[in-house]
Amino acid sequence: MDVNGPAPYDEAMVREDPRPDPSESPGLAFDPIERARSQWVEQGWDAAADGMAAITSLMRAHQIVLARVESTLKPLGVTFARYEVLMLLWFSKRGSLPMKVIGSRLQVHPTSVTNAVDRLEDAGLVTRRSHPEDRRAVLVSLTPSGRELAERATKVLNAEVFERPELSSEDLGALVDVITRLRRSAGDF
Amino acid sequence: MDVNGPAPYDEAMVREDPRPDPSESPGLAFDPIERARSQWVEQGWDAAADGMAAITSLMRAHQIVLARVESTLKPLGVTFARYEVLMLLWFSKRGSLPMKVIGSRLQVHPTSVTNAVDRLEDAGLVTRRSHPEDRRAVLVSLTPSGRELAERATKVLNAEVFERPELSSEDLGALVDVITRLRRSAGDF
DNA sequence: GTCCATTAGTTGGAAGTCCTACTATTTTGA
DNA sequence: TCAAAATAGTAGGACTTCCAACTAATGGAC
Repeated sequence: MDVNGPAPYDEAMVREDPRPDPSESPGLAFDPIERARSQWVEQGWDAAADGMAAITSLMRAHQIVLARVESTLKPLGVTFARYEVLMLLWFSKRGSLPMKVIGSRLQVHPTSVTNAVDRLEDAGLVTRRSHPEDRRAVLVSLTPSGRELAERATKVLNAEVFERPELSSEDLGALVDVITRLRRSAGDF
Repeated sequence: MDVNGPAPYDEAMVREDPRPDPSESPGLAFDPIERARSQWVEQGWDAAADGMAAITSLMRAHQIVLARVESTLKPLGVTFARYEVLMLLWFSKRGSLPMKVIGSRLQVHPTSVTNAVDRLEDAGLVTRRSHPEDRRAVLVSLTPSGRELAERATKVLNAEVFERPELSSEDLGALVDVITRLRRSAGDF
């Protein structure tokens, strides 16, 4: 990850796209998603075209949004992955959680939690200690500095990203609703 | 990447979520997105709550969908990143494209293209040669084996993922529409 | 007609994700 | 009771993405 804002190759594409490769079939749309969908239909893969377009859209939306988030957090020295861990701890009023719970809540692999906590610990934002009731487990706790950073990062993220979603309120709601159904189908909760 | 299907920690979460940490405020929803949204509102971050929920939803949807795609492609020995390169070449009827164009179309960093093409070349699926009209540029061409794999991978992906989107046709369309507006706001095309 | 800015691509490094395999505990059950 | 199974976390490896810095070639400006 560690994606960063509108990169130079963005401009390159803008300059290039208006004149697509002449080897392509004619009449294709400029929008890359619409182009891909047309190509799918041209190949007779009609039944898959909508699914392909939706998934491709999702991938691209993720890329765009993650880049915005990461570039906003960058000056604070955290990535989104680590920010999520900080916020999980921040909301657990006890200020600490076992690794396992962090992984479960964020739905990431245990080794991803180890990785994130390693870096947070190196930065002095969290501490590890053995769980008093289960010596297999490791309790991760927010340090004062971690708590302070979590708050500062949230303030910035709210102001610069979450409150400027580039979408209407209706679209925002629709997006959450559709994805809620998707997540439910996938057994997300 | 190289995410793989429903992993063991998924079950762990399911077993755990019904009994959330008692330190949490009461009345929180089980759905992690809804939970996060409530927490945002409780903190008085109302103006950011919808944007946060939408972005968090997007991240999770991406994770779910990418995992499905990757686990489907895994038996074929390609990742989604490399599959995208193969299909780009497959659709360019000349069967070859400069690295630059690949990066522009996929909206990824030049080094990501280098990386993907390196691995495709090692696997004998593409070849590199110097562009005849610009010796700075590198033309990437599909080999017969690469073409064959692209077709096989598409068949599998269509059948196992794109034609089974876990969403109604209306939801699929709504998702694409909303994301199209998001991409347009972000200057994607 | 040179010289310099731009462009294409690669290399090396950081960070994230996952997986497999391993250790250390806890729990189960014969 | 005590051995086997399950669980929590970590180490190492594969892969992706990005960035910064570098080389090589093109093309404009003077």
